[in-house]
Amino acid sequence: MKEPQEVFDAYLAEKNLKATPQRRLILDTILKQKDHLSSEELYAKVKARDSSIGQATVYRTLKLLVDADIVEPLDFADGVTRYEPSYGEEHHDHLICTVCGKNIEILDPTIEKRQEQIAKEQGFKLSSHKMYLYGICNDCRKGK
Amino acid sequence: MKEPQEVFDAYLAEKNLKATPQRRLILDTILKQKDHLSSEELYAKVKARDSSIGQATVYRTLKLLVDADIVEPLDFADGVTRYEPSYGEEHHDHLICTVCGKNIEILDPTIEKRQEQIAKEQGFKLSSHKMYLYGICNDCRKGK
DNA sequence: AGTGTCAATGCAATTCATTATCATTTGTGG
DNA sequence: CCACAAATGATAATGAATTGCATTGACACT
Ligand SMILES: [Mn+2]
Ligand SMILES: [Mn+2]
Ligand SMILES: [Zn+2]
Ligand SMILES: [Zn+2]
Repeated sequence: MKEPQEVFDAYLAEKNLKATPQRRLILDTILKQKDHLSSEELYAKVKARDSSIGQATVYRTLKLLVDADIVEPLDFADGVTRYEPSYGEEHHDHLICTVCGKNIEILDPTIEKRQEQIAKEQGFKLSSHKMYLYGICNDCRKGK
Repeated sequence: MKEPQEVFDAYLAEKNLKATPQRRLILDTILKQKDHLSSEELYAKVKARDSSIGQATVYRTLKLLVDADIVEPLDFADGVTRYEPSYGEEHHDHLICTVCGKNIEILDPTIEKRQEQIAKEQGFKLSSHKMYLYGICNDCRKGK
């Protein structure tokens, strides 16, 4: 499998866009990240490595990375869009604790199959889906 | 089953809030609606019936109605929150055409059951979920 | 090295949905 | 009817995300 950076380069080349140090740095930064970062949080990490980079470039690059299928936007219902690397990763959905924010990655083949089936039954060509399960985790439930 | 207006009145009374003509009118307007309206769209309909009502009151009332479990917020990924009456309605999710915006209500017992199960396996008390299937409808696919 | 061409950048300003502020009005229990 | 907390409408403010713009950079051809 190709490295994400290679995939990004190929994507940029194909779109007649340029591979810049900013774009490389932003991708590298998000790849090194375990958590699901917001644009703002990512910007802080990026800035720590190169303080000359602007917030807008982070937004612009994230959009490119999403379009290139290298990262995926997430909606944890906390008011900001979060992102996670998706290239080479298996698709998954999320189970989120609405108290502490903890989130668990889930993947259920039964559900995934039914989603495809439902779309087909309705004459739709399914292109994507979002599924978020919200609840309260064990720790938060029994207190603190 | 109680009427939604009764339920709203009871909710307001219980919270020491007031039943005002604006609130009643806003609820009545959204109940008469087939579509999934945004706050802005609802505001237009409300204003047609009473032009003195302000936009902020619509936002405030929608929040109350959501909290009272009478309407439900939706995310069709078009930049605005949409709402639909949910009191007395069976829960359902949505399949949305990303081209024309058409949406179909879906309910799959298998999926719903698995969601509960997954949460339980992870020690979560499930409180809600969001599931949106995005695709392109038959008309938009062959149409044009 | 010089030049032409565009895309990319950082910054600041802007957009747009949603919230907050506040002076005034209104619903409701007593 | 009264008192008074809550609600309202107008308006300003917020905050994430986008955009305009002057400048910079990368690359190609000379
Ligand atoms: Mn994840
Ligand atoms: Mn619906
Ligand atoms: Zn928790
Ligand atoms: Zn369509």
